[in-house]
Amino acid sequence: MKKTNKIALVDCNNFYASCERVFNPKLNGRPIVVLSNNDGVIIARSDEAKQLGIKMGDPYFKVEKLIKQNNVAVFSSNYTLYGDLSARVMSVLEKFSPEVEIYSIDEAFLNLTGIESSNQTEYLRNIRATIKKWLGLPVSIGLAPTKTLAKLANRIAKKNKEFDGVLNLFDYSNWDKFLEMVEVEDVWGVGRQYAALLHRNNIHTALDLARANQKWIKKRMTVVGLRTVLELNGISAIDLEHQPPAKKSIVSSRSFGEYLTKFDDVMEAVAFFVARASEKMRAQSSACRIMQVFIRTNPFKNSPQYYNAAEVHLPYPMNGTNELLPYAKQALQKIFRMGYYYQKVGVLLMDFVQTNTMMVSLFDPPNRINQIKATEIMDQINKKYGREAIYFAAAGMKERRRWQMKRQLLSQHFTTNWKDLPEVKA
DNA sequence: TCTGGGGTCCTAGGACCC
DNA sequence: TCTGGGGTCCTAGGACCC
Repeated sequence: MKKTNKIALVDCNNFYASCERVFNPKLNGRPIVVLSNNDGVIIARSDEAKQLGIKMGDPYFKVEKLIKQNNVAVFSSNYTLYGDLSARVMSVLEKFSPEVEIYSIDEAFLNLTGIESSNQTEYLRNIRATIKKWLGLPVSIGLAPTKTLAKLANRIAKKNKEFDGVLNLFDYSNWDKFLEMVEVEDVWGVGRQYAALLHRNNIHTALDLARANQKWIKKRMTVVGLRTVLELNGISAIDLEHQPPAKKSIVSSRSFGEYLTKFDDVMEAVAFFVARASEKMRAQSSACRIMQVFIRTNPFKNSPQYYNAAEVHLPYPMNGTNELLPYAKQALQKIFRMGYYYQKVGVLLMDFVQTNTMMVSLFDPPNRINQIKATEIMDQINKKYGREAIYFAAAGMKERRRWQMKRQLLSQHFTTNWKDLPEVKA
């Protein structure tokens, strides 16, 4: 007989806000918010900040008054810090299960099917206590036979104090009351559009969705929606991904700290994004056959609007920053128009091949091997000494990038600090 | 003044082939 | 001029996730 799967979802509560608090105990009890890049909108809130009515996605300037009145601690997002703490959380989780799917920076699915434990719920509480003790981060945990139900259980555990952060569905014989507690738009896999469709058709809770007509669901929400319904009924339709598959596309893009109007300034940013995206691509041993460059004005601004993208089909798969740069410039030349206030550009790399299967082409430039070696060395140095210990001059001098985003409220880099290192330019 | 960044999957429809 | 089945590949668009 096939064993019932036992899938846990572990989720860090208010992750970015909690990270800021870990190294600054004075913030205990004080409301905290974390801002998006460019200090634009709120992307994370502590419980206290939520209680003040500050919403996810609120523009900072709109809630600034409320923030000042209530002595809210405000931080620019510090992804170096969050990434580092995330890695530590994940390595703790790996002690509790041989099969961990890192689902996002603050969430992981654990396969606990084979774990021997007389009291499964105690096991979950132990996971929670360990992360709290070792890292100072609060987490919630849901355990269920499918990923979608584990998400749902996790949500209930987080929202309802009486569960103390842990809900094991297997402790209950009838789950209807739990499914009824969750609005359909809060089910994993149901977004804004589908939620509206479902409400129009009298499907309001997770329980309604679980009992919905499956033919109708498939017709209106494709097989993806059908999988959600199956999973709500305890039938596994979304597998745990043990080995994260290599990315099929990699994008690097950012809004500027100030609007740009000149080609050279924009090109500097493009060069930076080519460097960032290709570095990620090399880290997964890929090379791309297609590169896209896109550019746009600020759609919220009442000024002439422009959006365009250019795709370059490369003559052979590439992954070196230096070999991609000329093509990026060509692409930008195709779409750049004078007379606009540009707010954002980006670089998208796609159509990958694995570098170990890359063919050496007769048409490769003769010095290509040397270039590849130089790139490898650069990546190694940057990995060791921190991002941009070495970088291409085309991306502009670090200290005077006009496009660099604003991060005026950045916390210190508690876990990594490279600022005393000498700078080398490539 | 001020509105994030980085991804995936699925489907429909068109081009093209036999 | 109208009319077929069946297959593949590609792209754009729409939905979703954190």
